[in-house]
Amino acid sequence: MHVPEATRLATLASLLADPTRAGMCLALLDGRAWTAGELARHTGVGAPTVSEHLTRLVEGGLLAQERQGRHRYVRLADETAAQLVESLAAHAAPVPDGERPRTLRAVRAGQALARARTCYDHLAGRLGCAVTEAMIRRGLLTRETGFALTDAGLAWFAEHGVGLEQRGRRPLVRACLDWTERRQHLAGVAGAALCRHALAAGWCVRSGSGRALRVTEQGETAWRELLGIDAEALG
Amino acid sequence: MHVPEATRLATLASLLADPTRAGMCLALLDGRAWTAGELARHTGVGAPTVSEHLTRLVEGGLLAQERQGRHRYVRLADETAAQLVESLAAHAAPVPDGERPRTLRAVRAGQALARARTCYDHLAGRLGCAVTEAMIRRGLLTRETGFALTDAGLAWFAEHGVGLEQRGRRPLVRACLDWTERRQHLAGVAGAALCRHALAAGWCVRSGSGRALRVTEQGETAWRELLGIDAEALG
DNA sequence: CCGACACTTCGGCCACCGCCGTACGATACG
DNA sequence: CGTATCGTACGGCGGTGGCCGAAGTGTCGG
Repeated sequence: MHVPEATRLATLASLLADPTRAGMCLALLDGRAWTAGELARHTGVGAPTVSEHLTRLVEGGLLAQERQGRHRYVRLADETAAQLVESLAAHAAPVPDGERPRTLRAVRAGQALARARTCYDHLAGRLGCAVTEAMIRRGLLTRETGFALTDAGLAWFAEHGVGLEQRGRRPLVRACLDWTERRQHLAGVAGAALCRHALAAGWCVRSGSGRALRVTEQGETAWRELLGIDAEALG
Repeated sequence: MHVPEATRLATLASLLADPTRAGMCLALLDGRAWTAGELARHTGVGAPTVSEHLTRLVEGGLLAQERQGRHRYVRLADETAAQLVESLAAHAAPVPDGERPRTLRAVRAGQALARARTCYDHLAGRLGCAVTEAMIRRGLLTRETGFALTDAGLAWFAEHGVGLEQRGRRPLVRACLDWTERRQHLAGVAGAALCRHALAAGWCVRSGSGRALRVTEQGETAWRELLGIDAEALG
């Protein structure tokens, strides 16, 4: 019956309705820019196919691209695009046992991702959820009247030198559904600042090619002292 | 390269990647249960087609169904499903002028929706955004440290007899992106309670077949006295 | 200026999917 | 119990879209 909104919605959804494009977007959830070739190797399809997919995703507004010489770098267009991918991934049913990867390498990679990773620009996985819950337990964050920082929380960020500038229209805190833990973790300006700080201070380092993070030795100390988190226990 | 999450994500997205299914889900955003026949008339496709679509949507977990006699009632499965549809609809580009409906009837319906409607179980459209902003202006709601009710806000709900019971795992307040206004409005337990109260007290009544609401005369008085909202000015 | 490399364009193949008409089962109503 | 109504199963048609191989364009490095 000709409802134009339905067509727009379907067009947007169709961008993620293909396993190859979906795999690209999930890979790009690490918040970084990938080249077309890297995505081709990651998804296991040919270069021409990736090229077409990228064109569609860029035209659909999900991805932004920058061309540098003979490379085509793409990344998620903005935070809202990342949220879209995240919320769909979080809502998708968990992978049944029968379809789990069987190679040792793939299992290891999956475990690393579940332990700690970035979700666009903030911390996710068991580490991200543990941080969020520790902050709630210590009264820095509350979900009593909505997901928000308390005064103590604001003081905590200032005290530890984690800057919360850069506020445009973006919310200071936001709840983001973790797609491995199926619980909420901290996102928004505060989540991004904390993640940036953790990387800059060497509490975590990027590990592997994608989103995965590894907690360093000094990171274990820092997380324990600051928030009482036992990073060893994250598996 | 065989990433099972990508397949799950694509499968979920493909449910909304068809204009007919997307139109059904948008219609169901009114939070009520529709019969298969109503959806067939609404979308303009045949009964067999709707039947197949519904089966897919139910199996995919987006819709829940109840069979009563010879009728098949379907509704959005839960709040998270509604959120998914909403966030995709909000992210989809606005309808360009060229594709706007031209018939008087369709234009009227579009204007009514933009003025006031339900979004699953809370208020949306210009009314929903006006309510949210009025609450922020009056210090009942804040977005300073995240989107949350203030103490004054909690008192306001209690004072006006809008019950906030029923808290399970669901957040008390949540921000929901309005897909006509492109601004956030109040959702969550508080948003649902306010909407329920507005309907029960006769401040708004359902209008037309779907999500649209109409502000009654006593509603105009109530919104003005309670929150200083001039409902006439909503268009 | 030439070869290596990264990406793109084109043409064609194949699979899938949305749709309908028809036929059928199941339920309400007189 | 007949009839109208609501929904479902099946077969088939047509369009779309994902994929690749081959050829082409632009860029970097020597």
